Amino acid sequence: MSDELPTRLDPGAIETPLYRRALEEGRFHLSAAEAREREGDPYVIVIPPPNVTAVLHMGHGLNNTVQDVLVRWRRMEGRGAVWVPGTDHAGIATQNVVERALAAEGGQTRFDLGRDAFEARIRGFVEETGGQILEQLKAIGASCDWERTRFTLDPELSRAVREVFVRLHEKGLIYRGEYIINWCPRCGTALSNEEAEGEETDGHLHHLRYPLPEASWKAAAEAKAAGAEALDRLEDGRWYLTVSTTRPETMLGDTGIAVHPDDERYAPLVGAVVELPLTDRTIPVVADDWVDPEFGTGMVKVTPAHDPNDFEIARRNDLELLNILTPDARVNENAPEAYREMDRFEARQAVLDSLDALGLVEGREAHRHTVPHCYRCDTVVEPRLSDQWFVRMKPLAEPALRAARDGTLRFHPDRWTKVYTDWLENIRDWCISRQLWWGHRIPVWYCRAEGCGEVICTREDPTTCPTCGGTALEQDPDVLDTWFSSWLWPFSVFGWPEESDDLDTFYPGHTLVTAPEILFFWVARMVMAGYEFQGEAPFNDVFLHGTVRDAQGRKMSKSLGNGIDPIEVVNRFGADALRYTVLSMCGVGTDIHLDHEDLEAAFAPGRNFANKLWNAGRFTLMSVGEGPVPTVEAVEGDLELADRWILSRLSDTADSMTRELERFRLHEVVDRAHHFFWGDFADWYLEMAKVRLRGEAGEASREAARAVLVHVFDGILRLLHPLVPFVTEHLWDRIPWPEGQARPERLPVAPWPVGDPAHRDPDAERAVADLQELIGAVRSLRKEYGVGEGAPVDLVLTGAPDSFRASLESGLPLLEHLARIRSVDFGSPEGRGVGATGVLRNGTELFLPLAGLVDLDRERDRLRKEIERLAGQLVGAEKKLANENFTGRAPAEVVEKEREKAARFRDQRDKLREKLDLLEAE
RNA sequence: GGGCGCGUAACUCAGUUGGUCCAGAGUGCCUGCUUUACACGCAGGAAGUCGGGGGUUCGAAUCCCUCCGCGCCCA
Repeated sequence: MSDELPTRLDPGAIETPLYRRALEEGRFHLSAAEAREREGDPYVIVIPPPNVTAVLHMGHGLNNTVQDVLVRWRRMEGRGAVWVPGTDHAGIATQNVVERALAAEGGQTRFDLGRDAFEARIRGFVEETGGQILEQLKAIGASCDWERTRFTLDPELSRAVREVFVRLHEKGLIYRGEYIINWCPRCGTALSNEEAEGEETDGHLHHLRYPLPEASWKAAAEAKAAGAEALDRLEDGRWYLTVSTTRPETMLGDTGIAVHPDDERYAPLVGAVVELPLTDRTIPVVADDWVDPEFGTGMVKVTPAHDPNDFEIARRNDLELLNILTPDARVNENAPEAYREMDRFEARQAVLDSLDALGLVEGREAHRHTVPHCYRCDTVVEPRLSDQWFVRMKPLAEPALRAARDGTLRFHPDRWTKVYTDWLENIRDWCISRQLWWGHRIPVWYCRAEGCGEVICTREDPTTCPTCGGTALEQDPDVLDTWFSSWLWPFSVFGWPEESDDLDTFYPGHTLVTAPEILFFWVARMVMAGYEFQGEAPFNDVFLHGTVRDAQGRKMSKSLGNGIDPIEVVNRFGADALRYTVLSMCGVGTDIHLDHEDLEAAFAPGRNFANKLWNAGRFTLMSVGEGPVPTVEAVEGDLELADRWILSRLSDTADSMTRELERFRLHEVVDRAHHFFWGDFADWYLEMAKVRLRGEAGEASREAARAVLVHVFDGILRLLHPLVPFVTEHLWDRIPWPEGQARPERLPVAPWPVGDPAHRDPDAERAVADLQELIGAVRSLRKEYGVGEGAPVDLVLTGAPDSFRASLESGLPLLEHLARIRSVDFGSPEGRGVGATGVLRNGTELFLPLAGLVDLDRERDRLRKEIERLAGQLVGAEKKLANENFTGRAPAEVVEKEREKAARFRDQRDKLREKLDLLEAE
């Protein structure tokens, strides 16, 4: 049977057919009815829907591997596990891609095409490339319920969006108004606060002089006398005041100057007017609490249409709002002609030049500040006064906050809880309208009938105005923020607002797996929507994993060219290798570093592991052979030390892996699996079983080994299946099954192992540890003295505890196999000539007669070092024990352990010293 | 300006409520080995002042303070 398995795992040959078979058999799909039949709650994960335009990158690789591990594990636990896949229409990003394509083709813009044609064009593009990433997810083994694949622009999901908009509008939680919003001049749309990313930038703080008209001179003189340093006189005698700004071009839109009301320096000036240079306007000086008297001159220019704070000042003080920029950030007709049509950065320089020529530039200084950039195209965002739609967030945030505080919602790692609650506590209204053509159209119509002006927001498209009966209705041209559909994802995918079986069964879900970057964008908003529309949080656990970076710690990106294509990794090393590698690095809250220049090295851990598993499987299959295999219960009486030990270890591993999975400690899960499979099973159990499997230890021993081997390897495959689904399933299909035991249909639905208390065997674990120590000591001494690999040695053991002696006597062939020990003599080393010596932790003295190989000087030296080491440890332990504070205050068991340690060190040291004394007498 | 995270072996990282998983894993390195599962392997080994300093404690990589160096988030 094993003949068909080559010595090296060829992932390409096994992965695709296995995945196809699972799909054909519908292993990943579950109907609501089926899910309810399962014991316990269903287990639901909704995928963070990737962009339709996206292709798989390592971040997705990590994110979806994690989700798959969780969902496969829960599926094996017998829960009705459903993982809903799908994609997001990604308004700005997708529109950008298609606009760029249009431009490249023939220099056309979307306006040349017109709205309908442009939208059709995007649909075509999305149909072609959209969902490509979902296909790629199959390559890494994602066990999504593909029959439930959703797209945020699907009719059902669009209906959910519309229902939500109308409901919130009816509730007064959605409103329209003119506010300062973040405007991307390149994308030509408003952005939410979250979409404008601050970037630290080296800029300048320019100090500008605004002259005062003569009528204000008296006030200026008074202010100067009161200590106002920002006031002075120009060469021609005019008074001026100084204001500072990082964006000089905005002065064209200034409509006031503000000082703090309690700032006595400027009190005389409040109410005075100032000449705004380059324009023929005068602007007033007002007093406002917002101004920080300590910052700069304590006097600020107010540009209400281009700065959020200035906007508020203007509202409080009745200042004019003057917008001086076009949507693409050029100076508009509200500014003096000389600057019109100029780009904002050109205008910045032009304004500075003009002011300088007038002697109105006092100077500038280097200034590091945060400049907002568009998260999609990185263009500098312009704060802009604009009419937009907003969601009133405060009421929605309340239950979402409560959920985190009362533990309904748990973050892993926990520190994100605070980030989440801080954001919600300081929540600001959400600007949801976007001046795009790709997305959910705002369901609002304006009646254009003379004198009516009705605003209609309804579930069904209106044809006539309910107020005036007119038909001149015009729909709001804007679309909604993409996140306005994503925040409904946990229930819109199940058909909300329709009250369906699916919704009943699968909402709320359980775990959300994502990166911290979208904690605000998406996670927090989903929680809010969950409470608002379903009355419950959409999930309880939020697992936030790190970011995938390159070897230098840089984020992987297309522009840097430092990305890794997961498909290439799968093709070269297999999905299992990819999965294992990223999981093994998935420490709590740590980023993952992968060297894009050396994929071979980067994915070696996973490839090596999968291959090791493969070969352990080959060996197991080969050794067990074709004959019927008994159950472990059937060979109970013939179990040997090694069997009891590995069964005990399996039990322990199953429980600890489950524990770590529950805590989302994935690297620990991998670590336990690795330690057990490679360290215990492959390195020791298989080696210990070889002699028996060959039949050299008798038939009963062989049968016991076969039974245990099959049982344990089955357990290993189950435990490892969520991590490396392909190689495990391929092998599992081939392992023989114990007689009379029902075989699960398939590995993905085989029950998850639970530790068997009856298999726990501390005595066996201790005994094997002793054995391993003995073998290690012998191997080490052999190496030390250059005993050839194949050369047999004799071993003399003195003072072995009875139980240890018993296990050795029954395991002689084992010692022969593992350390080439030809014979064991439980006598005394006396008269055996020259040899190497050692003492085990359990006090057993070992002696290897190695006449001709052992150099006595070297042996003495070695013993001295060893004695020194033990003596050092002994001193440490004795010091502790001599300390009354320690013996008095430390827990009794800790003190007892210390006593045992000291006794052991003393015993080992004394025995070695004796040996050394003998040698020194030679 | 506020908040958070990280500095442990050459590299990437583990170290759960302070006391044998106080020093670990993988990779890399050194020495052997075609031991009929695996050289993507086996065996043996070298390698760390747990960022610096101070403190709490009988006892600190683990708790507190401080300094240094990185990174992130929010204003």
